[in-house]
Amino acid sequence: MSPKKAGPGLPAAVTSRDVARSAGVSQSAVSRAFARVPGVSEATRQRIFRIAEELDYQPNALASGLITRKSGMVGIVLSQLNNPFLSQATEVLLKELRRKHLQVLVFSAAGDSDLGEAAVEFGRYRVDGCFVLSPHLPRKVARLYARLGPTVILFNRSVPGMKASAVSVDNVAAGAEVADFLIVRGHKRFGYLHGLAGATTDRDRFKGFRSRLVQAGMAPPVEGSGGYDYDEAAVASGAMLQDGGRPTAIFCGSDSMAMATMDVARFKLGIKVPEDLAVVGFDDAPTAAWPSYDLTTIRQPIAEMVEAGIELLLDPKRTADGPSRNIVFEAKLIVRGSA
Amino acid sequence: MSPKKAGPGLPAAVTSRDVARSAGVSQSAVSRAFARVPGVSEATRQRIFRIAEELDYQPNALASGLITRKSGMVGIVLSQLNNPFLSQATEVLLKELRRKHLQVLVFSAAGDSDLGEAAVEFGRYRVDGCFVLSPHLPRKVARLYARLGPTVILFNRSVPGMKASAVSVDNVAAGAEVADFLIVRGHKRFGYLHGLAGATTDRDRFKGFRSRLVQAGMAPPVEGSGGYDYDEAAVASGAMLQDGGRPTAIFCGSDSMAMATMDVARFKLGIKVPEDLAVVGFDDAPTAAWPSYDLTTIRQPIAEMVEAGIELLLDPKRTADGPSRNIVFEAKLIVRGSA
DNA sequence: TTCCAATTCGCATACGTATGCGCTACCAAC
DNA sequence: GTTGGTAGCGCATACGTATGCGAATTGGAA
Repeated sequence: MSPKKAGPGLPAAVTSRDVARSAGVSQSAVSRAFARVPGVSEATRQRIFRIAEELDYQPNALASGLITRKSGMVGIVLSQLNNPFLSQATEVLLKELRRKHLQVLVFSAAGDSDLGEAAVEFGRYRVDGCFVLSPHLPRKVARLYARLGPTVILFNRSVPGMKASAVSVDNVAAGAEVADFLIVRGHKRFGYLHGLAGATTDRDRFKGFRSRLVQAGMAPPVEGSGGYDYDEAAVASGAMLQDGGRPTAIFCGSDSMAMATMDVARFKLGIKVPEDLAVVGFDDAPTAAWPSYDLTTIRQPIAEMVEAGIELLLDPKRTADGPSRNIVFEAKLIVRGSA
Repeated sequence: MSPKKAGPGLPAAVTSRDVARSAGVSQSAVSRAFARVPGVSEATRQRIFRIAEELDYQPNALASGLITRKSGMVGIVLSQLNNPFLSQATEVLLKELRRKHLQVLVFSAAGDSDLGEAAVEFGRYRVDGCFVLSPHLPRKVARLYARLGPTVILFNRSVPGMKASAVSVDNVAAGAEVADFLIVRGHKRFGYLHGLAGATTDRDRFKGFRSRLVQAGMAPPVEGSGGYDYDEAAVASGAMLQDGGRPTAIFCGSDSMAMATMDVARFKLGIKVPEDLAVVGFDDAPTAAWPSYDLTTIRQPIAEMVEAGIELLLDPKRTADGPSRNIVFEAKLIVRGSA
C-alpha cells in the first residue's frame, strides 16, 4: 500500500509514473495528457485524468520547470505595501497574472541591498520575468538585474539606457497640470512636499510643477520632504506652514502626505482647508474620496498600466533582442473639495 | 565560447558542471561548496566561489528543490489586500520569511473557488508550507488543503476539527471588552456593524459584544452589515442611524467601516462624534490614529502573531503527526477620541 | 489484398543538483 | 613498518517530468 519509501515526514508524493502504472500506460502518456499536447487519444487522456484524480496526483512544477526551463513564475519586487498606489497596483497585478496562469514570487525589499538580493533569488528560481514596483531603483541594482535575472518590467520608474522596459505615467505633465489648476484658482504662493529624494517620479513631478509655475511668473515653490510617510510629512508640512508668508497651496507627492498636511493644518494650526489652504495629492487612494478629506489628487490608470506591463513581459517579440520599450500613460487630475 | 546549445532566446544558464570544469573539480564538489556541507576543503570552496562569481553561476533552485523535496518556498493566500489588517500582516510576514531565507509564493484569492485553486497550485510547486490570510474559509476548502497541500497555518481564523494550526486573537473577549468600555461610558443603545457574514472572527466578536451587553441588562445591539467595505458600510450605518431610537454607540467590525460610519454621521446626518455618537473600530489601521478620525479601536498583536505563525510552520515536531495547535492572543483596546 | 499515411504510444534520455559510497592521501599511534 | 582513522574528493545515481524518435496499430485508398 505504501508507495516506494516514504521518507521521514515527507508526504510520499504521487508521480506521473504512479499514475501511468495505474492507468496501464507509459509515463510519457501521462505527461502528454497533462501538457495538453497531441500524442494521446481522447479516451486515454480521460482515463489518465480519472486515475490522477483518484490518486490526488499533481504534476511537479519544479520538475517540469527544470526541463522546460520555464518556472511558470514571475517575480514581483515590492518596497512599500502601505503605499496605496503600489498596493493597488500589486492587487491588480496579482489578479491579472493569475488569469494568465502564472504564479507569483514576491520579494519584499526594504533597502537597496534587498533590491539586489531579489535579483539573485529570482535568478535562482528561474522566474520567467519580473516586475519591480519600487519608487527607488539605483542604476547599480538595475545593472544587476540585467546581468543575472530575466526580463524586467519597471513599474512607474524608468531607467534610461537600461535594458529594461517600463510602464509609467507622464509625471512632468502631471506636475504641470496641477500647477495650471492652482494658478487658475488664483494662488500665488506654493509649496511642494517631496516623496523619496532621488526617485525619478518625484523629480519629474517637481520639475513639471516648478517649471510651469516659473513659466507663469510665479516664485518657485517652497520645498519640504515627507518620505511618502504620514508622520514625516506631518512634520514637514507643519514647518512649511508655520513660516511667515506661508504657501496657500501645497502639492504633495502622495495622498497620505496630503492627508497629513490637511490634518496638521486643520487640527494643529487651525488653518481651514480649502478656504485658507489648498491641498493636492497624488495617487487617488481610496481614502482620498472619503468626505473627511475629499482630496483633489492625480489618478494613475493602474489597470491599463498593469495590462501593458504584462503584455510587455509576455511579448515574445522582445525576448531575444528587441530594444526595451517604455510605455507612458497620461495621469488625470481628479478635482474634489480640498483645492 | 557559446556553451552547449543556446536554445532560442533562452539564456544559456551556467550550471554547477560548468563551474566544476573551470575550477578543475567535480560537480559534487561545487554542490557541496554551495550547500555548505562538509566534504570540501576551505581552499577549494573558496576557489569554487571565485569561479562561480566570475561565471555568474547561481544554483538552480528548481533542480535542488526537486531532489531535496523542499522548494524553499512558502505560500501565502491573500484575499483582500486593501484590508489594512491583512495588508499589515502580509508585510510583516514577508519580512520575517525573508529573514529565514524562504521565498514566498503569493496567491490572491477573490472567491471560494480561488481559495481551492491556491491549494492546488501550492501543491504543484511543492511549497514547504502555507499561510491562509482570509477572513473566510469554508470547511470544504480547508479539507482540500489537508488532502493536497502541505501544512497550513490559518491566520486569524480557526477551523475546529481541521488538521490545520492557527493563530488568532480572542475575538469573544475583544467584543466583550468593547461592551464593557461602552457601558461604563453610560451608553444604553448599541449598534453592531458586521463584517463578512459567516466568518468566525465576525461571529465571535459579535457574540462577545452582545452577550456582555445582555448580561449587563441592556437590549441587544441593532445589527447592520458592511462587508468590510467602506461604501457598503456607509449605507448600512446610514440606515442604522436614521431609525428612531438610534444607537448612541456603534461597534464596527473593521476600522474602514468605522470611518465610514463617522463620515456618514458627521457629513451626511450632522451627528457629532463623539458627542452624540460613539464609534469603535477593529484593527487599529494606521489611518485610525489620524486626527480626522482619532478612532478608538482594537489592536491585534500582528508581529507576535506572525512570529508564532512562522514558528508553527517551521516547528519540526509537528510535521509528522502532532495535533494541530491553535495559538490565541489577547487583543487590546486602544482608546482614542471617537468614543 | 496491399500499401501508405496518420495516429497513438513507449523507450530512452535529458534537465541540474544532492548524496551515498568508495577510493586515495595523509597523519598519528602503535 | 603496519595499522587505523579521517578528511577530501569523484563516480554514479536519483529526483519527476518533457520530448525526439521509432514501433505498433489503425483506417482507408488503391
